[in-house]
Amino acid sequence: MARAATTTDAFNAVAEPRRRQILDALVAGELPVNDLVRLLGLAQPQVSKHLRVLREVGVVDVRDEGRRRLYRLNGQALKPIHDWVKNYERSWSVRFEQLDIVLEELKHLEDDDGSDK
Amino acid sequence: MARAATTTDAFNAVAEPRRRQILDALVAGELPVNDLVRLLGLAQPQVSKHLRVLREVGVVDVRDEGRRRLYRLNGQALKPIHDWVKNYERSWSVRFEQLDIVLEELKHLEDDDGSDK
DNA sequence: TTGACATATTCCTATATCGGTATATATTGT
DNA sequence: ACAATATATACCGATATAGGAATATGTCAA
Repeated sequence: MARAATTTDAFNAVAEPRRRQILDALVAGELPVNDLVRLLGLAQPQVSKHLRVLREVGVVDVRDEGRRRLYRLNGQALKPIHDWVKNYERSWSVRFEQLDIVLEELKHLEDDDGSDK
Repeated sequence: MARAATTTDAFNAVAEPRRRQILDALVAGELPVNDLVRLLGLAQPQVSKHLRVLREVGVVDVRDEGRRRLYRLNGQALKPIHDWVKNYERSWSVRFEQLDIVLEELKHLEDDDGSDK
């Protein structure tokens, strides 16, 4: 078996830095392909291919407007990533560190108070 | 050029679901390889190989203890993922939706109040 | 030393990728 | 109908993968 297809997941789709760049560019609003080509400095076919991957995992939507195709962000598709990585926030967030301290204190209080009378 | 190596990034390393499972298992605390083998139901060599990838991107650390090797989570290495995906939270979070509403209201107030004079 | 146990590495194969280039499709204006 | 513009697709090549199986390395205990 080879590596999972990039179109399997938002996780896989977003592992490619160019595709993250595309999403970052679309945060401001919808854009036609050519604008993305200029913004990223890539060849047009590569941009179209990246957009296809992003479309297949549902992280962007398209809308036809004449001969242009306007791509729009659909951030919802990134929620699974956020939900997963959120559980590790404890490792770096000051907020969570302090929560841990409080929990530790509560634990000590429990220990001191012999629960069995 | 082929796809970027899995060891390029935390993004790439974590695109593989088994590796996310491994990290999830390590949240509770450090574990030897064999425990992970049992927890994931994978063959031992595959687990060792996944662990190597995770080690190379710095998301786990190892410690030798006799003939066993204890793997420990290093969630800090996941912060870049969190930081990136955080910017899209607006798309699904109620908190941000309400923030948007407030900002919208402020904008209307500005418009009504002829700023000139 | 020998054997059991724990883990890492090597070799194999099939597959999906990314970039580049060329070409196809569709729309607009003249 | 034709040229120009915008976008998508097809084809090619090199490469890194994931799983499987076999094997190597390292440690403990008797």
